[in-house]
Amino acid sequence: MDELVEQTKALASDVRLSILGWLKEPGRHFPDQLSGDPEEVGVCVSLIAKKLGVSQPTTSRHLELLRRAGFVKVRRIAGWAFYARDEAELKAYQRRLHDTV
Amino acid sequence: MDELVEQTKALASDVRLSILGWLKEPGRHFPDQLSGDPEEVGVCVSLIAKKLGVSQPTTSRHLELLRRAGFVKVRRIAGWAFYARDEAELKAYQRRLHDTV
DNA sequence: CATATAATTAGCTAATTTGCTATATCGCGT
DNA sequence: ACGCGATATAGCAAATTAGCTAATTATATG
Repeated sequence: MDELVEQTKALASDVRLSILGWLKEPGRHFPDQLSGDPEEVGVCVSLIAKKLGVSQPTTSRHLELLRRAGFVKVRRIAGWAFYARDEAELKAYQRRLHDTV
Repeated sequence: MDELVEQTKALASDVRLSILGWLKEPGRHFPDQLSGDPEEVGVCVSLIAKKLGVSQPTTSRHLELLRRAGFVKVRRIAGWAFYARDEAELKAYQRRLHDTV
């Protein structure tokens, strides 16, 4: 149950819901990523920060929260950190939420 | 989206998840309610407070939060306030969450 | 090796949340 | 009208969260 609360907290934020929404179609929402195909590797922090309109460190913390909750995974290449959804975990969460509440 | 965040915040609490869980089987979890059948009218605040182990005012606030989120409805009879799940709204929320995240 | 770029971590402030106690309010019975 | 029981509201303190800037780490490049 504790884990479920932590995951729910991770979703209880407009900023983080936006991020997860955008990452459903990374190519559409981040077409100007030069360092790699968003659909393939994920989206880097700076682009998400820019789209959110908040600072890059703040964005980094939101992403870390989502990662600890299991909803996104990171792939580090060179200096970049590319974030992508973890669809399996998102599904698992919704199933567990459905069973609990 | 804003409404979705508010509802998610309402769920992001161990106390409130416990309440919603108990209210799935009110008769089982609150068998000693004298003032009315839990399955019929809902569960009164004091019994929930006692089971939670927090004060009555604190419980009242959690319930008000859940009510504003739409997840429970109140039925006031005499001096009591009986709380019960709003299954339709809970379903609707999960559907909307599924569509968004 | 120095610089530049990307991200994270630290450290701070302001706002929100959660608990409590004390104080209303509301309906019923005497 | 008065008092009693059940809730709700007010007001306060502690903890958590979200934002920022500044500093650190890591990697590539001149």
